[in-house]
Amino acid sequence: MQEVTLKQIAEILQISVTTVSKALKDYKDVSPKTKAAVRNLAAKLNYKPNPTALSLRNRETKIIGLIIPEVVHHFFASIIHGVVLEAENHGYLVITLISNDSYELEKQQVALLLDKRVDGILVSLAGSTVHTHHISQIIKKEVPLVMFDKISDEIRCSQVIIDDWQAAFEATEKLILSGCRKIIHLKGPDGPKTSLDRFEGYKDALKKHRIPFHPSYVYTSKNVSIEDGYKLTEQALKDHPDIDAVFCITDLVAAGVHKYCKNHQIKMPEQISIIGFSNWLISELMSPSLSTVDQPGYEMGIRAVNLLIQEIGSKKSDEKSTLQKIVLPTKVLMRETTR
Amino acid sequence: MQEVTLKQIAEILQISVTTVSKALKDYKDVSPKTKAAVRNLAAKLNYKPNPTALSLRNRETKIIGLIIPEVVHHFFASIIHGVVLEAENHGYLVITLISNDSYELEKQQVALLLDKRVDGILVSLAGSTVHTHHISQIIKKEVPLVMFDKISDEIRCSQVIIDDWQAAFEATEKLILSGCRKIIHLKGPDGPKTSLDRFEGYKDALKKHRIPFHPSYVYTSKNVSIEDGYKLTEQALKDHPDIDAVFCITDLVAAGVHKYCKNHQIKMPEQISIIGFSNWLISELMSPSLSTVDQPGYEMGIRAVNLLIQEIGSKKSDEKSTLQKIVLPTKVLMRETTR
DNA sequence: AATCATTCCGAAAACGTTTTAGATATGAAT
DNA sequence: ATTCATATCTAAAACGTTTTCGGAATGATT
Repeated sequence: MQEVTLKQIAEILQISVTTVSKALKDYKDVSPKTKAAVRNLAAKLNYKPNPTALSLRNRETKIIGLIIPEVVHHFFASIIHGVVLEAENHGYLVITLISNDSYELEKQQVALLLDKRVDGILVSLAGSTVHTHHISQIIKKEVPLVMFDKISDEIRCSQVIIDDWQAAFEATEKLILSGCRKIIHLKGPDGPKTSLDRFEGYKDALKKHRIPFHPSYVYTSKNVSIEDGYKLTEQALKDHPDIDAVFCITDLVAAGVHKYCKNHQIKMPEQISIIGFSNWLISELMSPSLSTVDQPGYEMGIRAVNLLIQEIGSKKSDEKSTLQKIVLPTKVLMRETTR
Repeated sequence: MQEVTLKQIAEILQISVTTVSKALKDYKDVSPKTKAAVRNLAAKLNYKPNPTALSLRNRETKIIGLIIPEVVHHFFASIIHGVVLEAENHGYLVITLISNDSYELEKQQVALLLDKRVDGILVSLAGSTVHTHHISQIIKKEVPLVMFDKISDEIRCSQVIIDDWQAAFEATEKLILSGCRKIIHLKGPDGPKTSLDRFEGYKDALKKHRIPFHPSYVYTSKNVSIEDGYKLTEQALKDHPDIDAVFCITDLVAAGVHKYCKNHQIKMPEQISIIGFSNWLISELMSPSLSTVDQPGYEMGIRAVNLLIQEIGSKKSDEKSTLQKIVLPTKVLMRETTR
């Protein structure tokens, strides 16, 4: 089944390809009669311009690339949803790539998208990404770039993020205001900025309320998993039997804490309060339901695409685009694991 | 920043574009000397063939389209993961589209992918899809097509599915064997085949064990949501206070049942056993943990891509591809909501 | 010296589109 | 009759590749 081309239409109508093209694009130097003839035939044959040919000529693919660290993940799945939907609304399609939190994969995938000549790229960094040279490549090639959530400050580009510091600060403060004093923090690996910012927020909340910060109250979850949460809770309770709260880098880790407490008859929130992060679906369904920080993934996706499309636009019209930084509000959801 | 082209290399080396192309593709009618020169320069300039030009010439985009009904969903997120990964391994990129369970959107998206001239399409139908004319369009245009999970038997194409009947049969039988007799089924909407098959499996398990089937024991969840699960449980208990088990179309609905039971001090599994479907992350984390049917999304994605790429291959070499139907095994996971 | 094979190269066509820069014809104004 | 404006069309180039075909040069064989 051959696709219909301008050439075929031209042959049938015994006119030139040029005229056919112009007729369809409503050029004024085509007679109304030919225009009508061309359009009728085009409609009848269901002519659709070949996007590859258009790409070659216009030097644009109408495709944007999206690189995320994970996909089986409430937050990132929401991001995909927002991105794909909003891109579609603007006539763009989205190629999604999953770095699986691997620096090496992420590098390859950036190269893949660049080679594919996508019109713009959306990136959220892998947890293990330390160098950002591959990201600067995107900028160097003058491909529009927007980073979201897991960003790097070394890269000059528009960003869509939440204020991780603020969110962590508020979450920690809520714990303090509810009476907790010995608050453990299960932090993420040292690479990601989100992880560091949340850690800082935790420390600053303590400072504000004149609660001494103990480095020994902080544990690092390498895999950011349920298992990590479980094991670190065990360790933390061994080190400090009198702790009264845990603030976690993410709900998954918090779920591990939750599980440990349940298995060991530690009452939540009476003995230990827990706050997670991201508002995974699971957090609402656990019992007692997990307090957490709501992180608007869907909206983040939409905003990121809009920023990107804006940049693509200003690149086309040769304007200089102004770098923007959108900080989306978060909300601490106090559910049943906090007092 | 201009991308490097064959022409540029040719000009620098003062040879023809043809020779450059041939040198890079190791044609034998290029002298070793020129070959070396071309290759060195190409490497130095980091030449990468323009994929759009290649697409135009080869009539292939190296892109496959994926249409799924939802994305913020453990099963479908796993599918994406499998699809994207396996496609990447075979040199294909994936454009993902989300129908949001809407027939209209799905139609548009099929047209979008067809217009974009993707090399193949992977579809899981929207819940509201009744007519499959848009899907037959794919076949009519001779674009390779593989359907997975939510398929339609009206379409002649390769398929990757689980045996929903079998899975539901086993799940129901496990309930029966554990002593349950008054088993409610919270089914999905009537459109999707998966939904109907699970219903049949439920009925046939009852029949095998000579338990009379009561239509009044079956409730339809329109939105397949937690809320539906909650409300339908309330209704079911009002209608039949003596029920001892619930088999649900999916874990989300089961989570609603779970919640209702918890709120009303109904003991699981002592008073009511529950089995869900799909093995969402939440099922493992609820307490008591939810028994469910494990549905291998990741593997399904991988298998579907492989089937598709196989078809793309046989289309290119003009062979007729044989339609395949892969039925992936499922496993009933008996956790804490069953005896 | 003529023929042949071999080696190396490049022109041209093709993929499907858009746009620039003419070409041709008609009629009107000088 | 010449010039000019207008209307309608098309050839050609361009985007970046690949491949077919033929040409030119070289050296070997008759």
